[in-house]
Amino acid sequence: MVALFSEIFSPMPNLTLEEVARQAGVSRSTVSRVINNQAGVKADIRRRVWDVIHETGYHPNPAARTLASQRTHLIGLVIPRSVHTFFTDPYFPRLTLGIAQACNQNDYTLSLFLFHTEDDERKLFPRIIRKGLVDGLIVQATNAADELFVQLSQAEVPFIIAGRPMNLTDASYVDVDNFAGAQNAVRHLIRQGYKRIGILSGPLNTTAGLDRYQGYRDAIRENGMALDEHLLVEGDFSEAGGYFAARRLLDSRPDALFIASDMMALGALRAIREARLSVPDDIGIVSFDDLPPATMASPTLTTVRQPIRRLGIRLVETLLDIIELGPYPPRRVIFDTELVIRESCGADRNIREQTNIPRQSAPGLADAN
Amino acid sequence: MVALFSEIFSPMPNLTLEEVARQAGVSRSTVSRVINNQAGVKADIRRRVWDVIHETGYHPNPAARTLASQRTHLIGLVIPRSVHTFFTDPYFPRLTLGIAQACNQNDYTLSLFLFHTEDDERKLFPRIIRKGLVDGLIVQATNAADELFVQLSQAEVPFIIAGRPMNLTDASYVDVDNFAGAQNAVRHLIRQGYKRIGILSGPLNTTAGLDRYQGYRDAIRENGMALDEHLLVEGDFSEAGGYFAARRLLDSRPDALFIASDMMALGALRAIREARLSVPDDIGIVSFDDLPPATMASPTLTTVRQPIRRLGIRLVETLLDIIELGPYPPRRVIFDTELVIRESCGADRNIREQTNIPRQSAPGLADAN
DNA sequence: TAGAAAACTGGGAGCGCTCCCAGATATATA
DNA sequence: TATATATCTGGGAGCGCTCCCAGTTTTCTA
Repeated sequence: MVALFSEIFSPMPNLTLEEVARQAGVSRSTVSRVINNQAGVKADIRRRVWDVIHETGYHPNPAARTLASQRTHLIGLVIPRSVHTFFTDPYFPRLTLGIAQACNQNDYTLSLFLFHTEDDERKLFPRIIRKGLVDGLIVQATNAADELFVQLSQAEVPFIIAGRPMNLTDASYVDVDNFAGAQNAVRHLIRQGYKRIGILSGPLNTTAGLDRYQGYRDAIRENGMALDEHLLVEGDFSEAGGYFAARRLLDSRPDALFIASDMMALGALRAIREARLSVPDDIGIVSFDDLPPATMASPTLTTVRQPIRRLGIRLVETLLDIIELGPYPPRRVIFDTELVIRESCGADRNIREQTNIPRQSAPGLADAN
Repeated sequence: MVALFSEIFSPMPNLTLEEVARQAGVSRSTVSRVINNQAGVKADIRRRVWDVIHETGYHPNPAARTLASQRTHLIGLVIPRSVHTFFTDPYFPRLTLGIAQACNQNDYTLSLFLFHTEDDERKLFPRIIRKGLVDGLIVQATNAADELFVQLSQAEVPFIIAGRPMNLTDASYVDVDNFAGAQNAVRHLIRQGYKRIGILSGPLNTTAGLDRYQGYRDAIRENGMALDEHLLVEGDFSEAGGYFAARRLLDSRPDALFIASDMMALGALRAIREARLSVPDDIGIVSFDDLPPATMASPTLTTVRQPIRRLGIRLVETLLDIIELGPYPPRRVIFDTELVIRESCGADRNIREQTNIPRQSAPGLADAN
């Protein structure tokens, strides 16, 4: 009863620096130095202070810290309104994972800003770019985000772009080598002997969509093959988009497809199945991403792997660097991709025919990328 | 040049309440009252102050506000380590969307705490539950999270659970009626004339897994059918898990399956296709979730729809209520589910046979739930 | 051993708000 | 018109830190 009474009527006062200092027999300043790992405190005092900190379970108050130091230790992840695939494409959860991990690693907290409606955007954006909410922002690149980037630059909020922005700006970004990845994928199809290779591209008003298209185009050309405009259909990176685009593509009778995302490949497989064609015998496929769906599809997808998690980690690290040292010179990081060969391109079959290697079954949830 | 010079050497001082007050010819307090919509300011003064605020683009400094008011206006979403499906199941992005929208709506900012490794958890958790980082937490229910809930209660951090915790605690939660949803789904299969109905359940050490199993069990029993233990295989909500579980289940020759998630249903379809059986003719299927994959599968999935986005919104609203009024009495919200009939259960076929309704094709990305 | 230099420690000011209370002004009542 | 009352406004204190500077102690040098 007494305990209960005291709990209610004399709540434990908030543990402050001052209180820790008192218990350790030193001053506020000294405890602050210890907490922040600053030099200039004798070793034994430092230890004594740490002891009290651990005993009491003291954690500094973030708001007070922020107010005094002008650093929030918060990073914002901004998904602009135009990225509607956030809720269907496994790409984003994976990217978020990498970002979240890197934040933990660096004692930063991650805030999520999803602009779902135009209203969200109008209301939220001014608040976000006002100094004092976050130390910096990671912004997903989109066709429509370029205006955001200008505003961000003007507001002098440190930020970095996930993916390459459409118009060359002074902004920093981290991206994968979409061009080389696509080129490599198409070269692989050509080596498999496919002759009439179509492309189910991403939106051509995004750099990811465009770069992958150009990689396809160059690989076709360098092999003296003809570019047939009927063999290009533009998708939107989604499964549904892949399905409808593939239905149109099939009319032009390709014998192979380069598909700009795994999700679209899933849709394409559905369309191909409905057309009673078989992969890879009637149509070879190479896609892009290497996300879990690639191993879930039947046949399993040969696909260009992006190191998505590492991309997330690097985004955070580079952003912290920008926060520390300013936005100039712009940082630009491009990750290499890797072609992962599975069943949909026919290479696996060819190898097995020659050497009798057993087919690899779909693995469980590997923790790669 | 002059402009540039002044930009660099006399940076605009941070816009503060005091400065706005000066420009409006009133005091700090009055501006504060206006900003916070408090009574006791004459209408014309109020307007004058708003004008200055808009002209200057003033936004109050969040840290100062937090320090003075002891409110951070931050909500944390915690995904415990054991939820490894976060990165593959579209459930979580959708939930996150609902939560993010509700946060925007209520002028809260959403922070994401993903515990990926045990290390993350040990390091992050004490920081999170210390008062002052967030005003409240939304925690995803898992088999292993019960200990977290106890610690959260002790730390007196307002929190709410997404899903029902395993052990009854005093905690508040928001969940869907998994039991009734599953029961309804199985009843539907029975009505379709299926006789040997198996279940591919979720993990039986989670309430979602268990409740759905019990709904299945009761529906079987109430129809005088026998429970066959060979017709139960436990999965993990993932595609891969569904695939392997279905392979085992098929040995027992069910003529229908109730599958506890859409992702597992996708895996099951893969296994069924490999076994050269057809859905719904050889095997009828009803699953759970109604996420985009349900319309992407072939055949499209009859499935129990959960109102995931509404669930996210309600989580936030209830949490804010707890922050405002305290944790007692515990709030408990249960959402109803809805059976969405598509192709995989055979009902569509039966109806068409009778009435000649054209089959509905897979819709695009509807913005439902 | 004195004096200079280096290493350490403590207190004050201030970050930009909110909240409380006292004082000023407008309005109602006798 | 004088007084009581309701309404409005301003300033002080304080939230819990960081950062700077001045003062104190220790160590080094001649």
